[in-house]
Amino acid sequence: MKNECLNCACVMKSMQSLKSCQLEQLESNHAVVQFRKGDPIIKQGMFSTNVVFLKSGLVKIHITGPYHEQIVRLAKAPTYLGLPTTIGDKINQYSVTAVQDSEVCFIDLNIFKRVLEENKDFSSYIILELCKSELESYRRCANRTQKQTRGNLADVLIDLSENIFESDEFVLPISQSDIGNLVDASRESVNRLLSELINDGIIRMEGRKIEILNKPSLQLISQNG
Amino acid sequence: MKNECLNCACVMKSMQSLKSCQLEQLESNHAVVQFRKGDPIIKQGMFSTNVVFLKSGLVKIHITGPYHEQIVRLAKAPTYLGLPTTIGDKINQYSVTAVQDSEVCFIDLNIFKRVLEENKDFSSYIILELCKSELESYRRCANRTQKQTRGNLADVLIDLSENIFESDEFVLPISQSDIGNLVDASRESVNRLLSELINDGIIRMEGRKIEILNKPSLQLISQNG
DNA sequence: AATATTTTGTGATATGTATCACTTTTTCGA
DNA sequence: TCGAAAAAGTGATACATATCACAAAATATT
Repeated sequence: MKNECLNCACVMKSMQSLKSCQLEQLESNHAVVQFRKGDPIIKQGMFSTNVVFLKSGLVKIHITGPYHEQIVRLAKAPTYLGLPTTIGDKINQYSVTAVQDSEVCFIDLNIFKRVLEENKDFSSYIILELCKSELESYRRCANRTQKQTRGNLADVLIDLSENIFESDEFVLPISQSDIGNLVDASRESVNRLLSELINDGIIRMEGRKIEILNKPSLQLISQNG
Repeated sequence: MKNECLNCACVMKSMQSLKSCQLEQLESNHAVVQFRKGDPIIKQGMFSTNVVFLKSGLVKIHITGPYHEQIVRLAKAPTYLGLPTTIGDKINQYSVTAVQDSEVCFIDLNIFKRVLEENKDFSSYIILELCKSELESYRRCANRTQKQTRGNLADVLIDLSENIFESDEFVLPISQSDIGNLVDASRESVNRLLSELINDGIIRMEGRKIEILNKPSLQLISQNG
């Protein structure tokens, strides 16, 4: 168990800026938990006393909107989950659910805060992450509201291909109904638009397996709606 | 000039946690500038080397989307502006424009960062602000995409009344076209919906002066679309 | 293996809102 | 204070997408 954190991406990502005594604090106050596909990791409305770090796997971040639950984005390991919700509010302000089997590290919030206070570099790093993340959420929202469904769907496919799976061929990790939710459209619309993409020879689908045949076209759709 | 910062909301908001030597650092590296209604304060795409604090006035935060400029939100003094854009990226990721005459304090980024590193409480405070702000942006986006225009318009009116002007009677600080932009609708739709609200006796309008006559109804519209 | 449940596919119809076109009113600058 | 520009008001029409309804396929569950 000793020094397990040393090789954890959670610490690696913070530029190796933690001192060994701080590492030890983390060591003795964390817990690694396995989650199966579909399992809730963070539940909106629940009390939160841990910082959550996704070591491996893929999750969806979703929030209760005025009418229905909405998927904000997908997040892949390694990354912090619910940092803002943990530090900003004792009650979780959104939910996180595994969409693939995942490994998650829970770190005691007080310990995390102490390390944050003791280590300038670490806190600078966290501030930077939070800033980036907020900018990203602005950008994401502007896209979501301005583009129409076709463009947003193209974006999701490109995101899955380039950022999440890093391949032109991948298995959709979520249902068409979830995709609809993610692009603010009905499940039926998503289905119809996917059919269109297949007909136009831009993608190929076999069950949930997708292959992007014509990425330039897809990027064009992403840009021009 | 000496100790002017001491009474500035910028410092006050951070829980009086700054030491006098840190205060002096801020004193000698800030500049207060007046902006007139309509003046740009931060311009997306420009190099940024200052933390910006809005001392008085009202501004709109807007971002370049895939098709058009989009107003993200209105912000009233006292508040930091572009904290994420300043710390997270050397290039401004969004614009800020005064919608009322405003007074703005520019603080040198390096000094600000140094104070941030030297002062745990101050950096905790900033982290907390960033977390809250990100949560707020998630919530805001969910509303924006799920509600239809009627509900979003009601939200804007309620926000103006309760948070910005703290009165049932106020003068619209932005044009109907800007309101449309803020609620992802066309100027014409906003106009028609405002007319409806007037006809239903929920608001009264005289030029840009608005009086909310029936807030419960407005809240109902906000909730039920 | 058999059955229940979820997911996917597809037509027909309804609807909220954009767009266009034009007028009137208000605001701003010389 | 007068003319130009911006903002506001309003009808007619177009269109993207929701909703409903139902069938087929794929996945869980016992």
